[in-house]
Amino acid sequence: MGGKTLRDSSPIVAVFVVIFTVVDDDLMVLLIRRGVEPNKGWWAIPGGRLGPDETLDEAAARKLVEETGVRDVYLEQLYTFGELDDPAAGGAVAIGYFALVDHNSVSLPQRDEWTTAWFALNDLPRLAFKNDTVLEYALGRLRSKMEYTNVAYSLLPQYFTLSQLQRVYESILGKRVDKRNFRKRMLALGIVRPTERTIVLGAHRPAKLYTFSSRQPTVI
Amino acid sequence: MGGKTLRDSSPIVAVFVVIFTVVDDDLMVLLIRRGVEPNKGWWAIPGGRLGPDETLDEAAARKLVEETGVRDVYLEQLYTFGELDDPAAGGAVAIGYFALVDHNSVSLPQRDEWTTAWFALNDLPRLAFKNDTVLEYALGRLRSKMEYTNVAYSLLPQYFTLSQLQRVYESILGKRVDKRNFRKRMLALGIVRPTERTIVLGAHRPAKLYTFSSRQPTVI
DNA sequence: TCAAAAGTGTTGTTTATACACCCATGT
DNA sequence: ACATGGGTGTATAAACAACACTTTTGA
Repeated sequence: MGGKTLRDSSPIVAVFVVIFTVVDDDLMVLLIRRGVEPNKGWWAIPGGRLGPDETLDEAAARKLVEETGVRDVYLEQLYTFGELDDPAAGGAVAIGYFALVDHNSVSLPQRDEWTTAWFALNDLPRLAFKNDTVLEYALGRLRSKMEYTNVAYSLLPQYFTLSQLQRVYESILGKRVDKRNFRKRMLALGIVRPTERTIVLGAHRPAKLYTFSSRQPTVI
Repeated sequence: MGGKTLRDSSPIVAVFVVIFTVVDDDLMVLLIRRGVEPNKGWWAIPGGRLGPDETLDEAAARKLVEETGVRDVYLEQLYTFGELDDPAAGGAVAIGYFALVDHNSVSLPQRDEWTTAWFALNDLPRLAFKNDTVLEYALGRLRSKMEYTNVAYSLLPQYFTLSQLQRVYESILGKRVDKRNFRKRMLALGIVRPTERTIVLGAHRPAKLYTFSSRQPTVI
């Protein structure tokens, strides 16, 4: 944390946010189609320059709001990459975050040139720069967080069924889990709590609605 | 990862390295006594500017060599802090790493003004900036890594006794562990492997020497 | 012979896994 | 009445936690 002489070769500092959601049975990520060179027309993780009077967390939260309209969701610093932005920028440093959102509460911005869209992680378009690496990394982090925290709260509305919750876990972990063991565990660990409400979703028995015991990130 | 227009207000980018070791029964960290204002005379985590043609990992490894002479040890990116360097620097971004070294292989540099020294984590001097926060964070990360990886290899020489290994764990976790369960687990998980050698350390029964099955970071 | 660290097994508890059938609804 | 997702319990295996005495050495 030593020197403080300001030289003219300071690298550009960017902040980007990997925004995840789960729709039906698919883990999705929000991407932006680049409207300018380099890599024009390819898709990239949303991000931008760090503002002059912003903390990193503020910049990430701002980016998230700009792209989804959503605030107060799970948002965590992921990793800082030193070499993946366009080399033309001359040594950029990019601080990556990842966010978990309930897609129902998202409204995508309407713009020309820079369109945004959700993509399933197992059906990605051509990605700019080294964004595939970043997504891999983010997915790994998300998967392990699911195992020992309650961050799933940030992917679901206030009330949900245990089947919906299970689908969220299965989509992220990329594997099926046993229904009885899953429900037992969620309840035994106190992650969720039943409510009095029920919901009828199809020609089926009504499902009990649950809610998260805490909507703060918590280690189990 | 958007814009690329280079403005004159690019923040300073620094890289610092929290260097841990274990000596006897104490977890220690390497600190540098600041020779200049601000916070002159206080102690700080070693770090410096990111070089123009360096990756972040390279900068961290370079810092580590400069301060300890050691290379090829466990070195991992920790977190990126946006607000903790001196405010005079006008918006610095500091990418933190942490390293685990065997203190026997370290040679501290001889300098005037900027002296370096090891400090036990439970007996720290007055720290510059928000370095207490950073050490807290690094300690938390280290503790959890000890539980599910073999990174302890980087704190010990090639051959060591199980008691020495146990003391490393206890110093870091800050609690005593059961000797029989500890040995059982280390062997059952294949983290260490016995050798033919023994060592006599005092007026005691000779201890068998062990070695790590792998000296690459491995998740158990 | 004594002090001090090295070394070694068993038992109970908790946690995770495997697995199959009945229930309530709308069509 | 039937197709569909909702809902529930038990038995086994694996991981973890608690616990005490014998061995070997140098002084």
